[in-house]
Amino acid sequence: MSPSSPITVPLRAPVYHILLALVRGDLHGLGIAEEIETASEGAVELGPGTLYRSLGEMVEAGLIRGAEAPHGDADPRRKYYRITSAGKQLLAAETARLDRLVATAKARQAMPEQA
Amino acid sequence: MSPSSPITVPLRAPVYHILLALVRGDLHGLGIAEEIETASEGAVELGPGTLYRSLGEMVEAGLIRGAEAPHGDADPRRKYYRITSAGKQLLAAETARLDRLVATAKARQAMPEQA
DNA sequence: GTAGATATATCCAATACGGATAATTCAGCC
DNA sequence: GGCTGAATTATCCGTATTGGATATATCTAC
Repeated sequence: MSPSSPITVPLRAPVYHILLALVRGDLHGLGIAEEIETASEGAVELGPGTLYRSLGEMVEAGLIRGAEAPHGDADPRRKYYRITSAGKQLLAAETARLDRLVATAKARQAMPEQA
Repeated sequence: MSPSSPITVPLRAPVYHILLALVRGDLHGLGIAEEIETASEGAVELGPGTLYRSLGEMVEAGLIRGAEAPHGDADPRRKYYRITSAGKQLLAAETARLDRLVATAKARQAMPEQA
């Protein structure tokens, strides 16, 4: 195991979105990219370079792992991925960080001005 | 005006944090960097390169503008910045995007599993 | 006035990203 | 059965973005 380059909070956007896509269930590479673009209403796009590079790094870091294809999918080209417990932990940590950030932003924007 | 390179949602992290720091009130360059590091509990750091480059781009884009030094500060080295209404709008838009993202993340993490 | 800290600014190397391209396999069609 | 185009993974490369090193000037403390 022993990840060569540890992935830590704050997560880079592609890593966070990939984890978020996989928490719903196993997906293959392009399926992940589609899910991200759909869920973000087109705001977040993932080029193939970033996609497959990120997937490799995340496997290496133990955040995700390869998984068997779901029943009914016989296309051997597709490589499915599953989030690990370490990945879930990291996802939760980053979500908590973003949650605090958004809470701060809302509070500050609510205040008209504070010198 | 006419910004040479428009800054749009999703905002890059440094730009978002600078806007968030300035919404409380005017600050000078290093004061912004300190405020960001303090508010994020050390999670977000801003090197001088990114700091001054971002400030220049944001002035160019009309998100912030130079401001007079606050009463009691006579150090002419310090250049203060103030958020503009365009900056506030963009901050609100990005905050809304992050808010939706966090809401999605929370909802998915709450579900034990959904094939 | 000297020394060290503060502040802005620029430059450069390292990192991250997205698009182009390649190779393989699938599905549809003639 | 072979052909064509789409789908899928993967790698490569140019560009964008970041952070650190450095330079310059000015402040504060002694």
